[in-house]
Amino acid sequence: MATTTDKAKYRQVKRLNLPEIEKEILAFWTENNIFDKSIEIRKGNEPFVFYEGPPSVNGKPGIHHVMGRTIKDLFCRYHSLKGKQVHRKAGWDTHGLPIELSVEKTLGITKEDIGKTLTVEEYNTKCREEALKYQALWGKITHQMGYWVDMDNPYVTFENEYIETLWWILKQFYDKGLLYKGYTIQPFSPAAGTGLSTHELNQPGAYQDVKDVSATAQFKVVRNEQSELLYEKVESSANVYFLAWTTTPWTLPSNTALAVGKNITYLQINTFNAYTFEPISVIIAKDLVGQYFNAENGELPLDSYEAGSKTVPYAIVGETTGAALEGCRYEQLLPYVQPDDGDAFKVVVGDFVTTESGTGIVHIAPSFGADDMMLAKKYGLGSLTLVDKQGRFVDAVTDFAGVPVKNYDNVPDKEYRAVDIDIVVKLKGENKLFKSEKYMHSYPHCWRTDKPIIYYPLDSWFVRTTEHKERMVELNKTINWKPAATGEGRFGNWLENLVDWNLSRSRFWGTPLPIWRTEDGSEEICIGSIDELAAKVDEAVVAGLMTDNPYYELKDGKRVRRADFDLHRPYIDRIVLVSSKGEPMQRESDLIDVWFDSGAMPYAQWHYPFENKEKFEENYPADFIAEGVDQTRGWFFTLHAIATMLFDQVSYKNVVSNGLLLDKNGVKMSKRLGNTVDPFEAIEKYGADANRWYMISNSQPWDNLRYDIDGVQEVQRKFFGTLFNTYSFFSLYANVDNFTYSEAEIPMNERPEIDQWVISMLHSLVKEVDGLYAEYEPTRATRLIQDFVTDHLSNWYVRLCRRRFWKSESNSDKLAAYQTLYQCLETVLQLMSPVSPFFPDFLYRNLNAATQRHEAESIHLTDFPIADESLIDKALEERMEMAQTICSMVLALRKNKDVNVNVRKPLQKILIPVLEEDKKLQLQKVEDLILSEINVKEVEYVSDTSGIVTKNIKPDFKKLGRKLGKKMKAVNIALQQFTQDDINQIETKGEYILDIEGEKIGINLDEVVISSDDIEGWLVNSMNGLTVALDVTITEDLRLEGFARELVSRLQRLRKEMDFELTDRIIVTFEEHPSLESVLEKFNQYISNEILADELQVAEKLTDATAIEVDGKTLEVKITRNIL
RNA sequence: AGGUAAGUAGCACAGCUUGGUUAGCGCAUCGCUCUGAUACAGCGAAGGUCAUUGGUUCGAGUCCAAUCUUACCUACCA
Repeated sequence: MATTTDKAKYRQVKRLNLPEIEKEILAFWTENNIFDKSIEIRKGNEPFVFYEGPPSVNGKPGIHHVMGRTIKDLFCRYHSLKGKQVHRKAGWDTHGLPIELSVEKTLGITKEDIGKTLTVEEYNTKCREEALKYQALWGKITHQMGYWVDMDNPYVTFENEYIETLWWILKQFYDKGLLYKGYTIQPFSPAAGTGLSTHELNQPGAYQDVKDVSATAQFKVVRNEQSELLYEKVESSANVYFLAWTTTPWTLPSNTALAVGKNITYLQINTFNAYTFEPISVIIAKDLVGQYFNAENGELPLDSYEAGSKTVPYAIVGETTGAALEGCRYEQLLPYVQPDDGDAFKVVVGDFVTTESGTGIVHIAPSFGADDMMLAKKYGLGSLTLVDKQGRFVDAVTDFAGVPVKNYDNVPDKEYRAVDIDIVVKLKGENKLFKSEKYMHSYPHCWRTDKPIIYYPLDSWFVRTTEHKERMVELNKTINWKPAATGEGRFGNWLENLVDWNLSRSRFWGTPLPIWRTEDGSEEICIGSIDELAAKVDEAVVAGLMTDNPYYELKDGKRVRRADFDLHRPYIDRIVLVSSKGEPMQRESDLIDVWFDSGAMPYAQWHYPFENKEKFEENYPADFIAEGVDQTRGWFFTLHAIATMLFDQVSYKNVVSNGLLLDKNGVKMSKRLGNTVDPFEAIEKYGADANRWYMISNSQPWDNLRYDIDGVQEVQRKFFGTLFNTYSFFSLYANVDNFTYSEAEIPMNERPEIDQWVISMLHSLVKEVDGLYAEYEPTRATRLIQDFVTDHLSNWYVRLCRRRFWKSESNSDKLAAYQTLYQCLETVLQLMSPVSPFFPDFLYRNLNAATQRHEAESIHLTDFPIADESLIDKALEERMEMAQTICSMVLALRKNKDVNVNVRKPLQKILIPVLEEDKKLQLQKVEDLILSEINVKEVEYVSDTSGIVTKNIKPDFKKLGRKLGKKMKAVNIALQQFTQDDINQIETKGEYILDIEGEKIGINLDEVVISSDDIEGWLVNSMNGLTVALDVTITEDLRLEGFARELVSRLQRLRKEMDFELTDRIIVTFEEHPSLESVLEKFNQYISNEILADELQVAEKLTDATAIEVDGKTLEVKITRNIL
């Protein structure tokens, strides 16, 4: 692709092909170990610690991974340029359910088959393969996208060393009493005898519509001080009851509490029980009264009731809130057994209580509902588990002992009588049932047995995170979250409501829980290292519980530790240890949550504390981590929790939580919808650089990004294309002029104004970009860089300075132009290199090859530019902005349909009204630039006294509004009616007294904004507080000059068409034409200079001539190369 | 259901912290122009009830409240 001529110092490339360039740069990086060098050269410097959140590589990488990794990469590269040493250790997450599921899918088996049709060993082997299935593909995308991370020495979560660190941490927790065995309420299938995962519940068909008997039970309020108010409203014979509704009456014997909504309004209603006809008084949510009572019956007097009548009168006698009911006691509904693990039979407040259905009072059975359990923990409520694992009532429930709570005995549907019905009948008889009816609802079923599941308390191991909750909240406040809202809100709020971390997972492929127990649970041991385990096994061998120790082997007659053991199941389950009493201890069969694996990576990646103690200490805590916002409660939490509990400190100081990548319509990408984007294709098409730049510049990392490949193309065309053109322009002329930056630096104050301006802009840019990267605000940084490159550098500086480069004589002005442009290019490349690392390195290397200004062979080995404040001149930047505005306006005026004079035609004059002397001085400094850009001969500044300017006055709302308040409107109207005289008056006197409805109000000059909107008889334009008028009269002189310029333009085009070299001298011969005479006479020198002609001849008649059209006239012309 | 964020032109975004009267930029569309830097640029046109409703205020895209929609996380319902 490269077309390099022998003489050229700067490499020139005809067309921009980013993917090609990236391949070349990748090869260069690999051959020269640039990544390694970028770390080596910072040796001994302050480290910048980065943790790589391990991706699971059992799936193919997607385009969103490119997004996440670009964010990680760019800050690491930035800090590396800033002189820090930035190690980046890759890691792979290799445990967990997704891997097990894909193995099951590949082998066509289910969890049930493990250990039956397939040995656990085979299964284990399969998982090990599956876990790293796409590792190579991940390596490839990492490489191609330019993500620098050390993949030669990654941490892998299934390795023994990694697991050993996890065990060490668990043991620390165990010793601190942070690990305990409890239970959680989980979906459980009594028919299959197993717990189900959420994933299994989400299987299609799991939820089925079934008809169950629902009951609204009466819970009798205990009469005491708190409830006295309720009892005052009823007759002595009646009792007060809470009404609670349930679709699972079988849980009623296990009831231990009732929950109300704090802000829900409840009514007390006197009425009669429809089954026993006894007078009762019930409590129910106001919004639900209509569900239970017919409004008409509320009109009836209570004493009109006849026992057995369908018409039950009622009367509302009181109103209260849930908050007031909290703490009320009630009598146990079905007193078979009393709980012994806490308080019971009282009213508590639950946030989940609504008035959508039921009674607004929820029956709580902690053993059979997750919400119930949480509430029980919160209030220290006792619990009752009166159903066994077969789904049958225990013997203590005398009436129903042994009866299954659902149809687990395979009774034909028609004959099946649910125990719920019997419970309802019993309640009816005891005046404890208010209402019962059949209820259709969606209920989860076991996908294997098709039987209803129940929620049931199952053994689990927990980490007592709640004990360190306050500290976690506190430490979290020291972490810099991007965006802040995620840290304070999403994460912070969640920490506030933290519950203990359920570590247990009943699966096969994961880190085994290193706890062994005797059968009766009287003794248990937590193992913290492989050494410890091996030693314990020796004891077990001695005790005769194990035949040999699998962690040792005999080598050359010596007993040595084996290297090839595996800490996973099933091998670990074969280890039996011995208790102090000589009893066998079996391992608790659970695995631990995979999030514990990744949350422990700061320690486990170094096999701490068994190895690398120093390395760990140098690399802890992290300065920076980044992952998707969906990891907030995943990795971000586990890192934080483990660090707080282990070392009482944070494990990361800055965290960027990035948003998701959606397709261009804002829909989440999924294989099912077929709207995924293949990252390899995207990179192949437009390059990693364009993709990376697009992702970072298009939206803030934490906002969701709608990925649109057309947007990538736009970035490539607009930003990279412009930068490429700028470089091409520079290299083209620098090669011609042999500019290699070998001359002495021209002092800034000796360079032209425009050079000083662009350098000032450059240093302002460096300052801002540096700050933004440091604050983890990459999007704003990239937008600034892009604006600088396209608007300021290319479309202003280079465009205005073109002639300085291509004029033939060499002088300090030309040199200044080269040096200035070179500095801009070089600096901008450095600024953008963290985000898009390839193309800047390519250009940097091309530039540096010619100038050898830097020793660094890659831009990634250079130091980040430092902003030189002394070169920043805000006044200069401002006046250049004014110049740009004026040019814009004049170009628009030239375009005016009444005039339509193109820029090549010179015009005589522009008029700029300026009221302040200061502004005039500013404008005068950029006058030449303006005039040459818009091709106008002179500028005249007019002050207010000229009398040709029409002025406009407007209040400065910010100032006057504060001062006047309500009178603002009237003053505004008055100002609108100001005459030119009034405006002149306020301008000369500095103030004006208004008369608003008889009130005198003084207005100062600085409280109004006066603008010049019109100039009589001129073409006028206004923008940004500037006004410009254009004189469009074309004199003969102007016409001639315009003609000359048109002529030059046509001849230049001709040169190009004839493929002349830039430096070729030519001879031009015209055929005689009346319009040529005066032009050639007057502008001979000018034309010759412009087109590098040694001679302009006129001949009577030309053959082989080319016809060109200039200002509507056809001229015959011939160009020949002048070979001297 | 709860938590968190977002909603501004056909599309993608800025402006909101600190309220100020003509709401910007880019792309796309249409018209014109320039170019010895031909994957570039310039000028113009068209395109907006700033999600909706209400409030505070002399003045609201910006502050407050409610509602609707979207996304993520958590939970799963008597």
